[in-house]
Amino acid sequence: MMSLMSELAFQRARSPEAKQVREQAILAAARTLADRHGVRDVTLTDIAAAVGMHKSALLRYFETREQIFLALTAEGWRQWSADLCGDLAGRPHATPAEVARVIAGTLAARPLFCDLLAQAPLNLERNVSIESVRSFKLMTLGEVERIGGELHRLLGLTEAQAVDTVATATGMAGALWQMASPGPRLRELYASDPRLSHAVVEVEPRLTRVLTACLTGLGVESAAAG
Amino acid sequence: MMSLMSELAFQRARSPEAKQVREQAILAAARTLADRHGVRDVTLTDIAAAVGMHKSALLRYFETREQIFLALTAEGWRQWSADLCGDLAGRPHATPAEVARVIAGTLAARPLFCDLLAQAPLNLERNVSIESVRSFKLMTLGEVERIGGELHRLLGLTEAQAVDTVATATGMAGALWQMASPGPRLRELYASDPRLSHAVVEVEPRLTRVLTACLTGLGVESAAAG
DNA sequence: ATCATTACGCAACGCCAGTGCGCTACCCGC
DNA sequence: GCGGGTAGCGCACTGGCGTTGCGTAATGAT
Repeated sequence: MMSLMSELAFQRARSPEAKQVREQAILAAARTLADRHGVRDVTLTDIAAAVGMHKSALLRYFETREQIFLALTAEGWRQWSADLCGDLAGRPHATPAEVARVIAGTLAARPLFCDLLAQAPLNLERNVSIESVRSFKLMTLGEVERIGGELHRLLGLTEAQAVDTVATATGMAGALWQMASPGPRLRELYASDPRLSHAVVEVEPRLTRVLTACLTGLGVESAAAG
Repeated sequence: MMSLMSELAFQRARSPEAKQVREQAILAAARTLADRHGVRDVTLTDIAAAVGMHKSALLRYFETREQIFLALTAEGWRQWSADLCGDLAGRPHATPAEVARVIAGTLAARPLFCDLLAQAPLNLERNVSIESVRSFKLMTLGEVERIGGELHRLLGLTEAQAVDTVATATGMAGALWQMASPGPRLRELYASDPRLSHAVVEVEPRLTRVLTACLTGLGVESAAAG
């Protein structure tokens, strides 16, 4: 593969700006590879080859392999949250079903983020310094609050209900994506055995249905309580 | 650790019965260790030491490490399904909220199963022969249908709604359990930073709330359609 | 008691994430 | 320009993982 370094004006990053360029190059390489092969199957050596550096050099920018992907997860949260809140802000009188559709749509449009959502608590947070986990969790909570605010404004959900909804959305998105992207090997299996046709999962429609039912149900609760 | 072999009448399993004893011993050891340390952190060497065999000997009974845990997952599905259906059968006129409570309760009572549910599509199914995946998937679909039948009988859900509900229950159980069992390291972090108190997740109440909302919402849909 | 079978332990392999060290590209002062 | 100290980087290595091939000895049949 053509080294990305050839386009750069330096071979060694000494200034803070150059270091940031490197850091972004690493994240970009990891993003591309993970998008193509799945987070699980991308090794440090793969990323290093893609950036045109040795893997040991990557670990001067990120403490472990997992921290690279945790950084991508954080980025994904910020982008998804911004996108979702922007979309919801443009629909002042959205119904529960409409909100569910928007949440499911914005998540399903981000397969890598769904992959990362499934990986984060299971694989990523467990091999990263406590400080990294702390800042990641705080960022996450902030975005959840932000989305929760929109859900409160639009549907009148309580804070607890909004948190439950976001947890359901992200948890199910991760779980469904893992089931829905079984790789070519399992796709072939599903195609070969008609009994397994029911095992094929489409993320967006199922997520939409689940969230619609969930938000509708929460609306019923609120009505009964209020 | 005291070898389990010392209690056995043989050192090498030659008869089919003896082989089955070995296989069960391996599964029992893996179950105990995974219950204690989490599936992720149990290695082949750990299991081998617990059964009193060399790790290479385990692979004569299971094709890979992952297949051991996939077998435990299958076992977990059968037990959970039987338990859940038995419980639901004893409540002929259950409300959606009551059904949600039973589903969440039976899942939360099986932390290892929740762990395995999260691991299965992500880590287990990807390192096992296609044939093993096929039989695992078929078993799973059978249990889902069985549970779906109960949900149809009790709440009048359609087959698709029932499948969505089971997927939601198992998907969320896995996701929530991963967030809820962060190990001593993260527990300490949560305790140390008051801003992170919201990050603490309790599986059963949250799963109950989500499923209640979901089932209530589905009921509303059915009423609107019927 | 002996033999054929085969379950097992041992040692090795390839791959992974992560580390210690020496080299040299780089920036700065002259 | 030019030399020197700083520090970013590649190289080579470690340890641990899952997995494999082989020699050996436990075992059931004769």
